[in-house]
Amino acid sequence: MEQKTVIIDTKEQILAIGRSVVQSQGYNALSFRDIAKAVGIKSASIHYHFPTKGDLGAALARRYTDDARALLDTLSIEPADIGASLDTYIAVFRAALANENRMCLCGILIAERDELPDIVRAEVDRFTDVNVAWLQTLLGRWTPGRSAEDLHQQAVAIFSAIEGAQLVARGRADLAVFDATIAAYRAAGLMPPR
Amino acid sequence: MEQKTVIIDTKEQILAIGRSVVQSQGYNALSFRDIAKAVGIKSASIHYHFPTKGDLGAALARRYTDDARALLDTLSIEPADIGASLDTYIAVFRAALANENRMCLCGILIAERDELPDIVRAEVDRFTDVNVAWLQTLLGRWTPGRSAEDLHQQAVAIFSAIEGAQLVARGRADLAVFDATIAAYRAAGLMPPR
DNA sequence: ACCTGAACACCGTTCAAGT
DNA sequence: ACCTGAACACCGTTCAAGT
Repeated sequence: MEQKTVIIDTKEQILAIGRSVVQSQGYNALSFRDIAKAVGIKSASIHYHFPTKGDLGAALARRYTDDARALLDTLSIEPADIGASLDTYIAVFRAALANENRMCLCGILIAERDELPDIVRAEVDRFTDVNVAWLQTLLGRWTPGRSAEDLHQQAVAIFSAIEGAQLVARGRADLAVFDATIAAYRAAGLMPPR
Repeated sequence: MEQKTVIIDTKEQILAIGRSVVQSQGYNALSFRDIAKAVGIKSASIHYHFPTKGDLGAALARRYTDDARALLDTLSIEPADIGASLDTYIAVFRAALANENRMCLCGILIAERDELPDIVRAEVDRFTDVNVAWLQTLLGRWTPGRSAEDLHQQAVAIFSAIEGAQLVARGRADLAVFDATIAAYRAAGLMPPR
């Protein structure tokens, strides 16, 4: 039998560990020394791959946004599929909580906004843009004939509501709170039904 | 004319500066050395008033929640006043953003949850409890006859949605985003109209 | 009762040096 | 190309010492 050996290079290891740390503890908790220990190199070596902590933070947000966009691209926005697509979308936020009560990487970074280097902030903004744009497209198919501005505002509202649901449910460390809140949003008509 | 001299004791100064720092930069950015510089004492002296950073964080969250509760107590929950009271409630979250793009102290602390000492976490939980309880009472008056659980879930949903609106608007550093999102929540019927 | 100076183990960052 | 050791100025914390 063939033995498969997965070799992950150092830079990818740093990104993987960094993502996990930020999603559970935030940007400030990201420690070059801790990452170095986990990877098995010295903290000074991290700077070879990411010159500053800001560079690492920006790389994490960029990768996170790119992954999100790749997922969104796989979701159908045909009217008949909108309920299911939105379900999948919400399931991503739910999965973060299910994974040791983690948060959306960019949601937690928004909270830390004032401490972030500009380069990180710019990448975090892009995450919001990508999400809102996708939701806006979805809403346009769901209820055609509305103005772009109208659709945009509802898209921002849905994104905000989901981020808030994740934040508060995380505070409770209770997935049921997230589920009940999403159900309440749907019952109110804030977002398309399943 | 009489000269009024306001003397604020050291402990109160520490709390005032600490609140401001946490609301704009979070718990991690709270630095004993920076506070000491602002107050005009040495960092070791802060430990006399608050033995650990956790004690200071918990005191900040406790004070913040107490202030919130005091405000909520002044708001009428009579059916005729519900729109206005909710307006005032939302205005508090808006005011934080208007104040140099600050956040709800407990909202930002929830995001940092995993880094918080237990003593801080407990106080943050209390803030959510106080807010949800008030909203639940309000909803009970607005639409009588619903089950407590039903009311509770909608109260959590409204609190989550408002926290999320504040978080995302902060990310955009744009009060108009907050206002439009709240308007969208109201239009959807998630919360009572003005 | 309140404050200080000095020490401790942490942090990101820099840089000359190694292979 | 990738890593290291040592130094730097930061951090919260402790504690003996001051008034």
